[in-house]
Amino acid sequence: MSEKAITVYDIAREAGVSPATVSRVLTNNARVSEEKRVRIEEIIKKYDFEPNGLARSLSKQETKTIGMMVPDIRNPYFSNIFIECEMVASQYGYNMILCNTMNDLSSELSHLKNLCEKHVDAIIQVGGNADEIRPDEEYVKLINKTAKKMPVVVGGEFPGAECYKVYTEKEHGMKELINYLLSCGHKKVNLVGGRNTVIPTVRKRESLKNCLKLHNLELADELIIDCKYDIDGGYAAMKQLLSSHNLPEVIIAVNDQVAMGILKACQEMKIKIPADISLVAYDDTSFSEIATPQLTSVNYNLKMHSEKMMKTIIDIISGSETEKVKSVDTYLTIRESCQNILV
Amino acid sequence: MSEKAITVYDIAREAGVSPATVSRVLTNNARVSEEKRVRIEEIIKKYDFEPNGLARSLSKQETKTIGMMVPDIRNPYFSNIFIECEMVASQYGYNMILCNTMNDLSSELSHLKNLCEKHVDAIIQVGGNADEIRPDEEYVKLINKTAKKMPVVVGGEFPGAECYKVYTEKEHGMKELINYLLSCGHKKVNLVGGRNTVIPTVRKRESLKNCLKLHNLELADELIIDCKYDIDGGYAAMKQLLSSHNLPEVIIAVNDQVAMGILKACQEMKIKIPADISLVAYDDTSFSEIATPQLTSVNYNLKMHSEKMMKTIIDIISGSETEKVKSVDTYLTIRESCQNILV
DNA sequence: ATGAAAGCGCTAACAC
DNA sequence: GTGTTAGCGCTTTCAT
Repeated sequence: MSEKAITVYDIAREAGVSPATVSRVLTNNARVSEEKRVRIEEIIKKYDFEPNGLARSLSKQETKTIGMMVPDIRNPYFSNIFIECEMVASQYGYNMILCNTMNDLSSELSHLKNLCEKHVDAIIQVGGNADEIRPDEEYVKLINKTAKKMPVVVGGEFPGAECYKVYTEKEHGMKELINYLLSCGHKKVNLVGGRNTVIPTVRKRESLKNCLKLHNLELADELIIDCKYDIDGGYAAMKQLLSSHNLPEVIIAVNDQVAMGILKACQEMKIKIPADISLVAYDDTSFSEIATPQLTSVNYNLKMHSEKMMKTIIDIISGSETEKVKSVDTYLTIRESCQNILV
Repeated sequence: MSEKAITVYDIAREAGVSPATVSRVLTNNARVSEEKRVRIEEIIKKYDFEPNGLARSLSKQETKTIGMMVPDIRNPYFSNIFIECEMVASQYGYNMILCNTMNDLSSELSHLKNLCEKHVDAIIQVGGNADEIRPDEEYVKLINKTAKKMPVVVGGEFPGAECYKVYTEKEHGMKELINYLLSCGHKKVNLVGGRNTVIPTVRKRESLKNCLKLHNLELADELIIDCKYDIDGGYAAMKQLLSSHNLPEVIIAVNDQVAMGILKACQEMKIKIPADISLVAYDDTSFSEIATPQLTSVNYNLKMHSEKMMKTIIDIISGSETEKVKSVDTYLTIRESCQNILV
């Protein structure tokens, strides 16, 4: 594809200095006489020389690359996190390798091994096994082994993983949500979506029960409905809900996608949101704004979540102390999908 | 962070062979006696040894990494392309470095330089300067310099770039679209969105004029409206359109986002799609299905587009001949956003 | 089949 | 300040 690339040796020869001196002006971390520095810089410019990053990485034992694993970057939740992380990364001179596991365990395993072999400077994982109540044992072992070699930070509770964690605290947002719903005159709530093997879902369910209890309200188990985390899941769940029960009063969807599915089902059934049913979502991704009506949604504070994860990495790499476990609060974004039935 | 990593030398010593032999079983491309192979493999397993990919890359002059540059991965158009590319990449043992340029030229430049220094095995760029009628000169120079060192494939026409190109042929989809609209009884079309400096937009405009001409129809220039490529852009353009003209008959939106904005504006103005106005979009991303009504949209065939880009790279790397320029056809996906006014 | 040795291209410790 | 030299950890001729 190309002629021989030019190296520090070539530059050194032409400048009449040693490769070490060239390296010194390249890394800029040792004094070089003004005269030689200028001479070397000119030759570098002349040939448009760029040092081989691979060789540098091998020598310095750092790649300036961070690996990130997510289930599916098409999900706005993950692409938002990625963007925020990448921004911080760029700031510190890092690139991101992005791996999509598509919720496939073997893919998760192989990507992790791969990032390891590539000697990325750190690994971030969001979703997948990091959110499982009972993560795959082999995977946990691999994470722990990896975490001994490099900074690993996960965006979830990840039971059993001995690495840095930044998880989302659901309590605050849920409290805001319940207060808001009560202030709108609602008392009966359905929680739609997810399954009991996924931590964020479990936390939402627990947290909802707790918050209701504070107001002496109960959440009957049959008001909690499992479904897949996507639009189809929400659609199917809602169809079922509409056929077998009398009309729900308020529905909390486990994420924006499920809410979109619920919305779709309602439209088909000529049910008006929020006039007939109030709807609240979780995630507050771009979907919340796109939807009609715009969704009231619990915001995950992804910017802060991402920044905390990246900050953790930067801290570890720079040798600063940093807490093993951090959390990020959620909060409520009120839009149009709930009705005040008191007025 | 960790104790000294184990190397081929350690394995070699313990197995009583030379590092070369260990390397031979690692790369599996030379015969090694069954006896030693087994012995070496056992020791590798015992220590869970994994060769340092950096060292391997430096030696073999290949990183098994592909760099991808897009404006913003949160845009489903790009995340879909990324996913499809990554799938092919994984199949061939490649990872992807993802760079978001956020439509910022200096970021585009620095990311490109960076990928170069990291010695990725190939670079894919979609959007950004690759879609500009008049790309930045410095950037074109850098692309051309880069293309001499490694395979560079862009997903656009990219004037001046001397690299591999896979662009989208707008003609076919537009023909299908016009035929469909005519069959629905429509003759007057507005084209909303984009600007004349962006190639795909220009091609759509040209192509629309051409297709109409085939049916002896004209597209008056005032029926073409510029606007930003996002939801806000579509929203603003539609508000303007609704205030200054009489009601449009059919609107073609330059992409799904703009269509979403148009939809939003219509809802606010109590204008029914498709009853009052028919709407067609471009991109056919997940937005098209999410929207209410679901959007009839011209599909870009992103899977094929991505596969052609990846195939180009694989071909070049494996030394096969491959065409410098390829194209992908578009086609129409009919959903609910157009009304047949003949019935 | 296998080992010795020379790279790959850079950085950093050491000596002057 | 600057050059010498020894890595970083793997692959790959070239002998044998």
